[in-house]
Amino acid sequence: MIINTDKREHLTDKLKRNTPQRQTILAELRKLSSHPTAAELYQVVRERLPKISLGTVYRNLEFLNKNNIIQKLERGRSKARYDGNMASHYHVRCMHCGQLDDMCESPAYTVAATPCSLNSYKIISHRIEFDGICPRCQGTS
Amino acid sequence: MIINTDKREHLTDKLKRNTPQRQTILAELRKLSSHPTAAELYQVVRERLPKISLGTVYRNLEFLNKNNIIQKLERGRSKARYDGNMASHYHVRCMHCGQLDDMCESPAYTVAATPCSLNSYKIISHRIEFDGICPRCQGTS
DNA sequence: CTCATTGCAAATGATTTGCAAGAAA
DNA sequence: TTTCTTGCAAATCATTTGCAATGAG
Repeated sequence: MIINTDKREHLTDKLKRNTPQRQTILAELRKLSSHPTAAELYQVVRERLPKISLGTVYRNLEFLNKNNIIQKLERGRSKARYDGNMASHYHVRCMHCGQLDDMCESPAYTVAATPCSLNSYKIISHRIEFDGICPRCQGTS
Repeated sequence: MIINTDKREHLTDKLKRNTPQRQTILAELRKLSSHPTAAELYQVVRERLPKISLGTVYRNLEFLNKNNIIQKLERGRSKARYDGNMASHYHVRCMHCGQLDDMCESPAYTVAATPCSLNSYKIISHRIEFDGICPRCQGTS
């Protein structure tokens, strides 16, 4: 899986280089449905590129996120998780173990994202996040 | 402003001690509408309790948040911000400077917080967050 | 008395960054 | 070439934590 030319034309950053590291990181992330952390993805990518460094994984995930090729999902100071699926969908995070899953169905919702009258913010986007307990942790509690 | 007895009965933690530090931190936070960071609140509280330490501010904010007396608002690895207003309302964060404001009107919404069919999460809560550009930064860009 | 809490300072830990060498374009 | 990227290691920095002393109940 390679970043196609069409996609590149939409990059906000200046066009950058398509290294094997970048290609592999994106390809492996897209194969995973587990929303891995940078360190988890690093382990996977290392099987293909044993010499890659964790810093490179971080730098590329940052690059891909900034260019809207992947999603970075962060909650507080816990490890960020990454999602190669850019289709609009929501996530649930387990309050016990930190696992992150997709919501199977988008909830019915309407958000009136109109700027507030007292402060004139320009609203760019919004996000709905769920907190809950994953099946595995429900037994443990 | 003191944590009243009724509130305390709802604490999930064992009943704890009501120190001047804890009282002052809560009182000062409630006076502020600026959603201060721990460090900012520390500066304010220091005018009343010059000997207080930043660690104590962190510990008490954590305690108050865990007991649902205040809200901790965190986005990624940026500094967390705290809100003494527990009434249900949403927030906008400025993507440029990190400022955090209340949304004046709750957006119309309905969220079907039903557990996903593929994974049986127990949904505890959900949260809607807005990203935008604050008035001050709109000129700067 | 007890033990939760404090002040202080050191530790944490995910992420970022500086730098010289390497490799896309 | 040019300059973006990489690997490595050290630096960041908000937050947390260990510990002995304090103080609330």
